[in-house]
Amino acid sequence: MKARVTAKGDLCCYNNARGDGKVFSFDLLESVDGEIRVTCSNVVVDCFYGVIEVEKVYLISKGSLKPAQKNFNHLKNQWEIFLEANLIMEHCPNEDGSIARQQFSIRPISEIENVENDTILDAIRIVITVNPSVPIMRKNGMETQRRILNLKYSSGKSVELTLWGELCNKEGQLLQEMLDSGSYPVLAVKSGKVNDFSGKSIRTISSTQLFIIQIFRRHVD
DNA sequence: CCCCCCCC
Repeated sequence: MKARVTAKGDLCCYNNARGDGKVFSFDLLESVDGEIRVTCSNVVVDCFYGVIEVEKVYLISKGSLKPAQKNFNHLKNQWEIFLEANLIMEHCPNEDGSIARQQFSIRPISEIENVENDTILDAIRIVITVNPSVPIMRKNGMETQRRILNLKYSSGKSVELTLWGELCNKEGQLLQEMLDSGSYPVLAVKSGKVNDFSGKSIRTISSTQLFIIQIFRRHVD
C-alpha cells in the first residue's frame, strides 16, 4: 500500500513474562481505504522508529492484517497491520496530493448531546474562548497541565473542550494568542473523548491531535 | 504485540 503517516506513537519498552521488548505504533492514511494502525516490535522498531516521519508518504509491503484492538485503537478500521522483519518500506519522495494529511469522521451537529460517555469522536468547530493553562495534580500524584476551551456548537451554544498535558502548551498557547489578537480559529479535533461532567464535554487523550484549519477575523462594525 | 487516558 501507499499511504501517508498521520500519527506516530511513542516507543514503548516493556518487560513481561515473555521477556524484554520494544514496540511502537503509527497510523497510516490511504487514499481509498482510509486509515489504519500499524504496529511493529523489536528489530523492526530498531530499523524504523527513528526513520518514520509524520506527514510523509511511504510504500509498504508484506505487513500482516489482524483484527484491530479497539481498546487502544480508535481509528475507523476493523483491521490493523503488524509489520514483521520481512517488510519492505520505502519513502515516496514525490508528495501525493491524493492522500489527505488527516481524516475526520464528523458527526451531525445535534448529536453530541446524545453521544454515550467515553465515545471517541472527531469535531471541527470554531474556538470562541480559551482559558489559561493551569497546573493540576493528578490522582497518581503527578502534576499535569489543563486548559479549557469553548467550541461553538450551535447558535448560542458552546461545548467545552479540555486540553491535557502537552497540548496545553504549543497548541493551547497558539489558540490563546489567536483569540487575544482578534481571530477565531477553526479547530479540528481528531480523537477527542466525550465526558459527562455537568453536561457533555470533550477532553483530549494521548492520541488526540489538534489542527487549526482556518482562521476567521473578528467582525467589527 | 506495550499503552487501558489525567481535575472538578
